[in-house]
Amino acid sequence: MRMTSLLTSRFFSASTKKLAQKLLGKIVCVRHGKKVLRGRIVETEAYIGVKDKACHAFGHRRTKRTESLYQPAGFSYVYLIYGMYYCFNVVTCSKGDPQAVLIRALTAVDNDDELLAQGPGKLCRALRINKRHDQKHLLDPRSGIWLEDDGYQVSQSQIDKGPRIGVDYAEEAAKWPLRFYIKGHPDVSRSKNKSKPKT
DNA sequence: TCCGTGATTTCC
DNA sequence: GAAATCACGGAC
Repeated sequence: MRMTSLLTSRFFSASTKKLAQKLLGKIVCVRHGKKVLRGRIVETEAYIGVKDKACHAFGHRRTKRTESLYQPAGFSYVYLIYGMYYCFNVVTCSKGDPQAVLIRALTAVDNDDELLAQGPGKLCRALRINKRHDQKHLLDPRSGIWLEDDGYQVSQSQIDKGPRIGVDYAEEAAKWPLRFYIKGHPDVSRSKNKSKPKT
């Protein structure tokens, strides 16, 4: 029997960029009645706040949607994109500093699990995450959505990084290497974990 | 590669 | 009000 624990507020006392890496290997849990859906994080992106053009809270933009980003570390931020897909983020930093880590891909925790969760939209579909999981405490299972650590270790040498996906509009910020993933993992989205071969 | 799809935000 | 925008994914 594996020993699992919840993440603590102590875990979050690090930069968003650091947390994007620390979250790799951790487990996202969502309760649906008696069932709990789980997935292990294998790909993340950091959104580093008011100076990050790719971040929804760039320039202190504060709307009904981005309100969750202004919560303290450990809150969730779930929003709808392209009219069809939900994206799940973990808020970082202190209250009022709008930074977050986007969870981009999950893999099955148990070998016999079938989990289709490569990409932020698919991931939310797989765990049935939606708007009602927005602005929840991820450190408390009573929220219905939380994070766990089962001791699975991801070493620094297993982590690769690159530019974030789908943020071309963000000018210079689009090139920042704020996307982190487990090197060569089959469930990293769009097989962008392989460097593009030249012809 | 191209485009569906609709909430959110921004532009008058 | 109306128009533009968009942290995507799947069909070609």
